[in-house]
Amino acid sequence: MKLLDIGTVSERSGVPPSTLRYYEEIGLIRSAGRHGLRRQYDTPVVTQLALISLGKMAGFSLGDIRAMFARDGTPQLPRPELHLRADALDEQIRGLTRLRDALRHVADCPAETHMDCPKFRRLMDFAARTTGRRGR
Amino acid sequence: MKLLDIGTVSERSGVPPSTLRYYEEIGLIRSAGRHGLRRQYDTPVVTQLALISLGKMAGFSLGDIRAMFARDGTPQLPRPELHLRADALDEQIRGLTRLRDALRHVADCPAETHMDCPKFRRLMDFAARTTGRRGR
DNA sequence: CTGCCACTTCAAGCCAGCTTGAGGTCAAGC
DNA sequence: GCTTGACCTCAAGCTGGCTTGAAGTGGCAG
Repeated sequence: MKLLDIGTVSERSGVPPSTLRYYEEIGLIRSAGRHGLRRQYDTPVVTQLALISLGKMAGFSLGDIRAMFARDGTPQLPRPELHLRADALDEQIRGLTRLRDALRHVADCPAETHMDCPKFRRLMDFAARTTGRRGR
Repeated sequence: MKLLDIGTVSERSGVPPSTLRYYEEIGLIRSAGRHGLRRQYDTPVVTQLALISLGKMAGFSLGDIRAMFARDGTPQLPRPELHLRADALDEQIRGLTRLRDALRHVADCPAETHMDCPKFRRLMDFAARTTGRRGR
């Protein structure tokens, strides 16, 4: 199995070496060995890093993401779990879409001040409600 | 002008007093005076807090948000800025949608392991690309 | 064999956005 | 007039996700 130097992995993945070390420290990735002091990685780690990036985009924490890999780095995503995640994403997408539409509307709204715009008002009610309902 | 005690504002807005003090400290909101030691706020501050919550949902930093209010607390939203933020949301929504679809596909995919699935592969390529292109 | 320089470790630092704790004040209700 | 309890200030702490700095190591080109 061909191994990649940490510098090579960094270059190919776009992830800085410091971050790779950090990921290893928190158990998110694993190195395959050393060449002298230097970490060497199996080639699939590059793929894994892409997955990690993907997970971050989806709003998962590094801890969440860690739970999605088997010890060898291959994704172990239980199918029901995936559907749950997808549902959560749906929810998130709906919220963001609402927000985006409102933002655009406000940007183009002819009302003197934003406060005169009924859509803006409704949006704010929504914001106030979702703040009010405990988000600790 | 009727003034609200900090406790009242907290209750109505769902924002803890500690946060209200913090917001005031960073110049995000202003108190109208004191009753003894207690901060008193103008009623519109409740609306302003809803707006702040909205801004946070849209991904603005508190600093960004501060710049969106005039000194009296009324919103002064630069329209081009709003469009930019809406564009960013669009981008985020696109990514999340792609992710969700892939997630669902993978959940139902018959391939032995996720890595054998072409769709999954394509998704990862996408993730790798967007990571590689500097996101500092 | 020597020097280079990318790597190494470890601890500490940084940013945002708050929260927490200690010790103090004061308007209102009894 | 005294107690109560929500407020006050100020400093420090916390979470997540890293980065930075000092001091050390070791493979490889010359």
